[in-house]
Amino acid sequence: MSKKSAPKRRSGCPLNASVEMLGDRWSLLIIRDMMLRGARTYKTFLECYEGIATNILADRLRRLVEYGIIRTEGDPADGRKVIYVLTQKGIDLAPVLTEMVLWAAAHEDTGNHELVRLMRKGKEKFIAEVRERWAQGG
Amino acid sequence: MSKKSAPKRRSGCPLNASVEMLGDRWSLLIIRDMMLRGARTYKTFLECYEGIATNILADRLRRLVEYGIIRTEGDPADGRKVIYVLTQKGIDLAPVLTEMVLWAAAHEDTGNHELVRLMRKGKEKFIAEVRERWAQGG
DNA sequence: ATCCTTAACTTGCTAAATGCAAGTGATAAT
DNA sequence: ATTATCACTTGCATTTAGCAAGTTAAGGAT
Repeated sequence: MSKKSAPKRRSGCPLNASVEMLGDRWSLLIIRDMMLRGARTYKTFLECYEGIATNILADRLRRLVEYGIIRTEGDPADGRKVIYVLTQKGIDLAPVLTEMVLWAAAHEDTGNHELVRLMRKGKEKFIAEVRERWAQGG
Repeated sequence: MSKKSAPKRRSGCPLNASVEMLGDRWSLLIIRDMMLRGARTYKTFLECYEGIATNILADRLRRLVEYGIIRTEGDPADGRKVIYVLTQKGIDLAPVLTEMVLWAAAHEDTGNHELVRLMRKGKEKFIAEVRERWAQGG
């Protein structure tokens, strides 16, 4: 699935790269789950956001790794587990995520008022927090 | 196509609303073409971003209208033309777009250096410009 | 040591979305 | 009156997504 489907989209045009990497129903939600809920394992992703099919999840994780947005680690305490962590590139998506959340909140009543308040209060601070939390895979 | 396919995605969770409206390969590109290139007609969209199929374009425009991100007007000078304009909600996507462009530029070498420089220099200014340009459909 | 469970995926199949080429209908231009 | 333009549809092939069940490797319990 999605092995190397030649990206027909020409790059060099603003936003094309972003959309190619993130323009689907799940990729951004996976990143959200990592950033906002600290999800790090396959199982957690499946539970965290009910609705994603297991094969699609596997595919999206693979793609995100290929794009350098996340990477995998082994769990020294449990050989079965694969731990997914955000790379710097992934962490740098925090501003994008923030703006999307704020945009939706401004126009949709999306419920999660606390987070929105936090983000509105200080985007920079919120983003700094994400960065800290994920610094060197911590 | 995409008549009212019951959105299985539960809302109330951050980002779900955004992804539901914009989480596909084309919607954001359409908005980009409006914001950055002033695209306003069906034909322009088709040319502006070669690659989108005509039926998909029609579907995406319909969806964006449904979501209140764009709206249509008739052209008083030419009865054949339908003019698409950004609503306030659509204009408010400028910060999201900006962050996505900057993110990609920081990690991918996306080519469009002028725009990126402009955006980096002053996000606020850039966003204000978009707002102005689209104020009351102008 | 054996059995059971958990984690992380695959595989096979169906359903839905996408993409392409061609066609339609209503204006507008010549 | 004819032809061209614009904004779409329609039909069909291909691709992607979604679901259920299965696989493999590692841990844990008896």
